Amino acid sequence: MTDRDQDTEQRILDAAHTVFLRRGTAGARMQEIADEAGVNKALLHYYFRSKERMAEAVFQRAARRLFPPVLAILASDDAIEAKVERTVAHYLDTLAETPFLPGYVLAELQHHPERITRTLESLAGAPVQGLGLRVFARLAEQIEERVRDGTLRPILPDQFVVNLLSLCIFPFAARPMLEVVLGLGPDGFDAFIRERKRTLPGFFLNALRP
Amino acid sequence: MTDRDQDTEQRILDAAHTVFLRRGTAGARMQEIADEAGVNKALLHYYFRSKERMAEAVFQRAARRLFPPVLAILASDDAIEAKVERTVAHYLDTLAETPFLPGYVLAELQHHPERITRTLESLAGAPVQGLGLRVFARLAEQIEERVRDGTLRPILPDQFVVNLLSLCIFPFAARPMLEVVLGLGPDGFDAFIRERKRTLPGFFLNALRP
DNA sequence: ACCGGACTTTACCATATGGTTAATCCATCC
DNA sequence: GGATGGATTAACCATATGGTAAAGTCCGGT
Repeated sequence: MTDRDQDTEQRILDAAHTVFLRRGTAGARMQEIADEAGVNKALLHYYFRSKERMAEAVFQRAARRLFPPVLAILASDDAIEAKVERTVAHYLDTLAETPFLPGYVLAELQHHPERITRTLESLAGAPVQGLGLRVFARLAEQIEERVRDGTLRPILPDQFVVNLLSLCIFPFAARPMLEVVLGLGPDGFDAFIRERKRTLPGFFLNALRP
Repeated sequence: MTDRDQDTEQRILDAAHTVFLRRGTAGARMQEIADEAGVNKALLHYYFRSKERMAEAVFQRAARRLFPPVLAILASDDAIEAKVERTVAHYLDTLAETPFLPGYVLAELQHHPERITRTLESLAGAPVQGLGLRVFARLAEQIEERVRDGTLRPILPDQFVVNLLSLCIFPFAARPMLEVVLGLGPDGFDAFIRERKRTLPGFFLNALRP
């Protein structure tokens, strides 16, 4: 593989990413991807045998952007407060730049649940059995500890994680509606997210106060 | 229109609902809808001129199930605590029965943002300008009041609503992934939601404690 | 200069898909 | 019982779409 190959394959993957995120997998057209990449449609099939495989590649890449960083944060040895703040900061920063990502990934999860296991194992490099338990083991310990101390309200680790992800990801998935319902003009959503970045960690941590 | 018409049109709409939610709008096939309804494909076009119009009808119906009840709760004169509890109870109960609904609506919002205004106005029966402000006016008053009392942590009404919706809706949109990551067996998700119904109001209200 | 192989394009194919048409069915009315 | 008209179907149509074959094109090695 020469440099040019890498470039082209990468350009195609980028184009596919753009189009799949914009239209969804079923709504994406190979021709539109080719146009977006500035190449011929047949070239897509040269690098990725079929739309199906291309969809898989794009999904993995999208999932890799969405989840691993946060799992790393949650599995780290940081204190709970730091984990919450870092997670919020990471999501609100990165998602502000790729607005379609959450909606795309959620839609794919519903339409191709069979991909989930494969993708997660590829991301984690390990079988998926009890993946959550292992990743969140440290978090669970911390929660238990702090509950014993009386410095944390009891909460199941699962609910902790889902609450945190919900508050970070959902606003982006619902963005088009929020813009209308909340009457946000241009930059209105950005301002909303900035405000959120400022207040969400406090909100979340306050909820965990005993 | 005879009874039979109503029945058939309704059956087709139900079938369309099922298929659109299962596959997404772009992935849905008219033939599959016809099969699901047990009628000929041409009959779909007899009642709904085109796939586009059928999609619109299904989306409106889905949006009508998802939003108005909660807007009514939030706009009511109930105390804040009651609003939170009623919202959580309503969402976790109704969404447990229609698992694809949130994902479908969120995906449609992204792919057809032009529909949002039209749909919201049709649901509200009023122009969309400042819709949020009007609906949440009572809520905003209550928050302000309680903050003055010192019985509530300051929070912007927009953030209040988005936080609440996030916590209620997101878990269903992310359900397929949560089932894998959290290692939920059959009924595992239901149990997760039951636990959530029990603890989420406390979590949310605790976050608002001053 | 020419060879081989990777890369890229042109032209094409088979099928899926949304949509239409014309005929048929069937309840209702006279 | 036949006419009427909406409901329903079978058979089609035009096009979009994913995919393929074959013919270049480019480039490094000899």
